[in-house]
Amino acid sequence: MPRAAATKARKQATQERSRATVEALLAATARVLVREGYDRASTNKIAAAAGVSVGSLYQYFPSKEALVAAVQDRHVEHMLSEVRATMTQAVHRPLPEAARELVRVMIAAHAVSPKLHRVLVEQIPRVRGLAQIERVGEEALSMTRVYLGAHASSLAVEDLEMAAFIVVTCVEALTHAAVLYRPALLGDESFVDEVTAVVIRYLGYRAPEGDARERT
Amino acid sequence: MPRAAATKARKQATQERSRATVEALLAATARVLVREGYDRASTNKIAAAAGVSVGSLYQYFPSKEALVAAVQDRHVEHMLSEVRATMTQAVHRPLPEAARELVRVMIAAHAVSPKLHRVLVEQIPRVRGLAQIERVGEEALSMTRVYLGAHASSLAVEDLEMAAFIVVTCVEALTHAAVLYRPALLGDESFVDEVTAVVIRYLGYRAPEGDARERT
Amino acid sequence: MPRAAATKARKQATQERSRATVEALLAATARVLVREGYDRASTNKIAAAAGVSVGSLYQYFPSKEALVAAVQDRHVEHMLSEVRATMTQAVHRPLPEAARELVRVMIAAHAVSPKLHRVLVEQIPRVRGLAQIERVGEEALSMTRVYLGAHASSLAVEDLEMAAFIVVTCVEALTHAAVLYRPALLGDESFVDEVTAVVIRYLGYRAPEGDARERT
Amino acid sequence: MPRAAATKARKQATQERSRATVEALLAATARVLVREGYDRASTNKIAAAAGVSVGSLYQYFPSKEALVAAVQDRHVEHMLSEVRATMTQAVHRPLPEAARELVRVMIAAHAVSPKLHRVLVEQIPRVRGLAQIERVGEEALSMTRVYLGAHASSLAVEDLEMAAFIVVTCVEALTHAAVLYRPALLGDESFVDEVTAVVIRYLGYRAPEGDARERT
DNA sequence: GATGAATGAGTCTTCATTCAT
DNA sequence: GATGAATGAAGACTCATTCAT
Repeated sequence: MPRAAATKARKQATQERSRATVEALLAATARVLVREGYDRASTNKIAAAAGVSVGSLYQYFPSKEALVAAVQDRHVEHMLSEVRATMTQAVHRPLPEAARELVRVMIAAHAVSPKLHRVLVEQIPRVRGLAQIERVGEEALSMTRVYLGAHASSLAVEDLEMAAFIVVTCVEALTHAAVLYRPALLGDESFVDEVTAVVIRYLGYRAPEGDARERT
Repeated sequence: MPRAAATKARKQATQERSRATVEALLAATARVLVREGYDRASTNKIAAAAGVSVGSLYQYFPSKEALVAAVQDRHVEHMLSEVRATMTQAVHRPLPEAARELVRVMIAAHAVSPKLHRVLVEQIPRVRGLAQIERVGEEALSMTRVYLGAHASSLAVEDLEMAAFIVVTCVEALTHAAVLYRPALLGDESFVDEVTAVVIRYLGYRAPEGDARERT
Repeated sequence: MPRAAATKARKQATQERSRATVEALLAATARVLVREGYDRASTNKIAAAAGVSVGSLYQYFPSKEALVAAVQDRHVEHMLSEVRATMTQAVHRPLPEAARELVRVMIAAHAVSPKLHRVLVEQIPRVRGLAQIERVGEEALSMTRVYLGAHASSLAVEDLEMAAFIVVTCVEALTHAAVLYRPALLGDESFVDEVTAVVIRYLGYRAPEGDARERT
Repeated sequence: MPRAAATKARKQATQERSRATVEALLAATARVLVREGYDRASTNKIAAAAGVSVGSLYQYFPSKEALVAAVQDRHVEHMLSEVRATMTQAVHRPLPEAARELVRVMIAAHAVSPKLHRVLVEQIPRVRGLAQIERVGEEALSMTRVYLGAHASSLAVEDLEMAAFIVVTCVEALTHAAVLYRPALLGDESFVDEVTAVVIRYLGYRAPEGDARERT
């Protein structure tokens, strides 16, 4: 079936080309967003930066908003994949290690594309609210909830739901603040120590008998 | 001196009229900002909402940005007046009380005009950066720094600068998050307890001998 | 009649005050026109420059146009008074002297307020056409016509109407061009010589018998 | 090569469409300028007059000024093409003929689009100064300078620079004045005679021996 | 008459989106 | 599907003019 093969090959080629165009558009959008900010990022500029015509842009995205949303989703997905991978493993670790993992992964997640992240956080809320970006926090929240439920006996907090909210909010905020306003802290291991300490101490963790580690 | 009186009266009348216009514009801006968001808040809409002509708007504010900035300044000033009043008194209290004060005042500050606050925080960065809004955090930070310096001996942290950053960021974030996403928590006294606990435990506070207060 | 006197005095005082206001407005308009150009000369600016309120401006002039027109008229009147004074005397002089007078007075007329003149010539035509400014030329034209009529016998031109048009247009243009583009020429006596020569030679003037002066 | 042909054809079609739009805009601008004057010629009006949207106007011209400037350039170019063609040939002719050529070409140049010329001269200085319009005079001036240099021996003037300035200014002014205020003169051959006479007599031209032409 | 705050029509300009080719 | 010229609604801002005080 050479014909069918040819057709298929062509279709694939076409699909690949489409994917490449979409890819170029997303990348260009991120670039323009970082370079110019949301207000000055016009669809024409983005199309030009992607080496594509405006018409093509609208072939793949029904509106500027949709385009930016796609960039945002993608960024969040990147961050989430960081978070998920690490946290599913942390469930079985003792609190000190798990907390440290949480802190580390939050920092890592925020470090994915700091500049894009900043634009997305500072300027895009208008487009869809912070809902998407907050999915990272939600994800962390739900995994933390699970963790606390499983380790409740060794913790000194009563309202686990609230405890989870507090832990995640603090870690997220500290990470976020560090990324945006104290970038120097990001490489500072003592910063990780301190944030971890916030969590451990708040949760009133007591090392189980025979576990000599910890009390800071 | 009827003449002088008349003159002054007229001037006052005039000044009051101007002030009323400015007032109406600021209020309308806040309202429109909340209702429509920054992008859709056009100067014409704002003027209309203020019951004033565009011309008048531009008589008092050289640009849309300037108008929004004025609203922002004013909002921050409101928040700051809350913060300052309480915190200057807290310096001489023991940590549990001082921490509780800090938490309460941050909640109070964020509750000034929550919806406006949200818009201002989420959408206005483009206008002037977060600099103004952050003044609240800065203020709290500097007062916290002072407090920690004065009470260092009864605390278990070493880097006071970092400790202050962490404490303020956490309290700010928790307050902020509560205002924006868990409004129910704001009336919940146990929320205050928990946030206070984050601070006290993180700072490793030990009640002085014979002080029976406090649950940690 | 002290009362009447008083009333009249007041009226005069008032009239004088009005005149002073009008004067201040005209002067301010000229100043602002020179400083800012027609487009940027707003009525508010002019009123401010005159130390008067916009309202008062409109008390005396029904529109911006009217105000500018008044300035223009006044400027033209200044120029015309220069022209008339000199030219009425020149009618009885022989051509070489009369021509020189014409040239001199045109230069003098254009030198009245060169900067204002420039603005008036370059930017104001929109307001009323060049009609007013051209009155200077018209005046010169009519006096020249008279002169040529009286001295026709000693001249080598036939169509006196056309000759007058040509003479005045040339002198006006040369003066004008010198004022606007070759200011250095204005003090240059040889420039006067040359312009005078244009006139004399064109008119084919022959010195009457026994008159030894001239042939340049 | 049907593909290449198609591509090229499309490109051409597109280019032609653009060119047509630009052309329509320039023509409309000239029309509106003549009909309404610079101040009342808004970009929206011009676009409408061109049967094009404002957006298209701004696609090709970054501002109203740029658009008017383009019209001006074009007009000047038309005038210049008249001037250059004729004057390069006149250099080798004796003065009477050359002067007549100069006069004729200046009249022709000013007659290109008299109404547009008037608006351009009277109202546009604000846009770019008279620099562009004056290029016509400059061109004539420089060619006249050359001519006078080449024929100095048969002329009775000393300062060739000044003589050129005077000749060109007079011819320009007379032409200009005729176009604007005495249109009837334009068809009148005796007007050409007179203007030519101004030049010839001023320059003190003496016909070479055996040359019987000329009336001065 | 004076004042200057208020007015609002109208200007230039941008940019997301459409559509003929 | 791609192209990019064309569209036009909408926005920020100005300024001659009015009018309540």
